[in-house]
Amino acid sequence: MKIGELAKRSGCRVVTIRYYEREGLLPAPARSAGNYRLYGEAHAERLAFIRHCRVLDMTQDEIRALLDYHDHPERPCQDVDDLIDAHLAHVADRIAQLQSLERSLVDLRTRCQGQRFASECGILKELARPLEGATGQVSGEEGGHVPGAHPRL
Amino acid sequence: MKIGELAKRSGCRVVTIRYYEREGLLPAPARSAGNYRLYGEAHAERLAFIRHCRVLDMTQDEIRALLDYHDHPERPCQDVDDLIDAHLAHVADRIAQLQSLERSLVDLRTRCQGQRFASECGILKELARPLEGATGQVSGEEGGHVPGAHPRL
DNA sequence: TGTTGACCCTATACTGACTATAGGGCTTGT
DNA sequence: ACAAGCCCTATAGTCAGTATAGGGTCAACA
Repeated sequence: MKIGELAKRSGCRVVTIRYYEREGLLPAPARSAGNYRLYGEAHAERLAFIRHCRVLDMTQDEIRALLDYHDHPERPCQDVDDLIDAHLAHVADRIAQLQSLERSLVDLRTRCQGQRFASECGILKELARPLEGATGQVSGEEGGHVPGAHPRL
Repeated sequence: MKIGELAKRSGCRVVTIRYYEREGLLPAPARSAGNYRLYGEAHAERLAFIRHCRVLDMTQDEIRALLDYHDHPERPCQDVDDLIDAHLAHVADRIAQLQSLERSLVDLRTRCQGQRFASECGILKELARPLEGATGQVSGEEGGHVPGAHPRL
C-alpha cells in the first residue's frame, strides 16, 4: 500500500510517517518503479504500536525502548514493566503539578472584581508580585518529562 | 545591576534573560562602558511578572498580551479576565486528558504477569493492538495548548 | 605589571515531535 | 495531451528555552 493509504488506516499524517522513518522508528519500506514507498502489514502493525504509545504520551525514546523489546521476544520483559511504571509516575507528577497550577489560577481569577481599568485589576497586581521562592529554576527537572499545559500533538 | 545579579534575584538563568530580551518581553537595558547590560528595578519587576506567568504555564503569547495590559493601565481589563479563564480551561482540559491517560497506563500495567519473556508480555501485546478510533489525529488540537506529559522547563 | 578567574558578550546550533513550504515527479482519467 | 491528485526530497519553522564556541571585561592578587 502507498503512504496515503497507510496514513488513512493509521490515523497519522503522511509527513509524520516519513518523519518516523527518518527517526528510525519505522523501517524504510520497498519502493515502486516510480520511487513511491510501498508498505505491507508489518509496517501497518508497527505504526499502530508507535501510535498507541504516542497516544499514551510516551516519548520517542520510550517508544524506541519498547520497540526494542517487541523486536526481541526472547528477552525478559521486566524492563518493560519498569518503563511503564516510570512513565506512569511522570504522568501522575504532571497531574499533581497541573492541579496545583489550577488552584493558583482559580485564586488569581477571583482577584478581578470587574474593574473598569487595567490599572486596578487584581490579576495584574498579583502577577506583578514577585514569587516567594524566587531563587531556583522555573520548575526544575525533578519529577519527569511530562509536558506542561500547552501540547501541540 | 548586571545580568548575573538579576538572574540570582529572579531565579531565572542569565541566558533566559537574554532570550526574553530577544523575544521582546524585556526591553533592552542600558549598557556599561564595557558593553555589559545594566538593569534597574523596573526590569526586575517586569521579569518577576514574566516568571510569575511562566510558573502558571502561560505561553509567551499569553504573557505578551498580559504585559500589554500591564503597560496600558487606562485600558479596560475584561480581556485579562477572559485570558485567564481561557488558560484555566486549557489547564483543566489537560488535567482531564492526563487522568484518562493515567487510567489507560494503570490498566496496561496490570497486563504483565511477570512473564519471563517479552514475547508473552501483555503490555507489549496490548500496545500492538490497533487503537479503536484509528482515524483522526493523535489527539487533535481542540481543547487548548497545555502540553502533554513531558515538560522540560 | 602580569595573570588568574569570575563574570560578561555575540552568534549559532540543538532539543522533541512534529508541521509547513518550495519545487519538483508520477499516475490516472478524460 | 493535459489536469488533478497523489507522491518525492530538502529545508525551515514551531515553543521556550539550553548548549556550545570563541571571545571581551573587570577585580584582585602576586
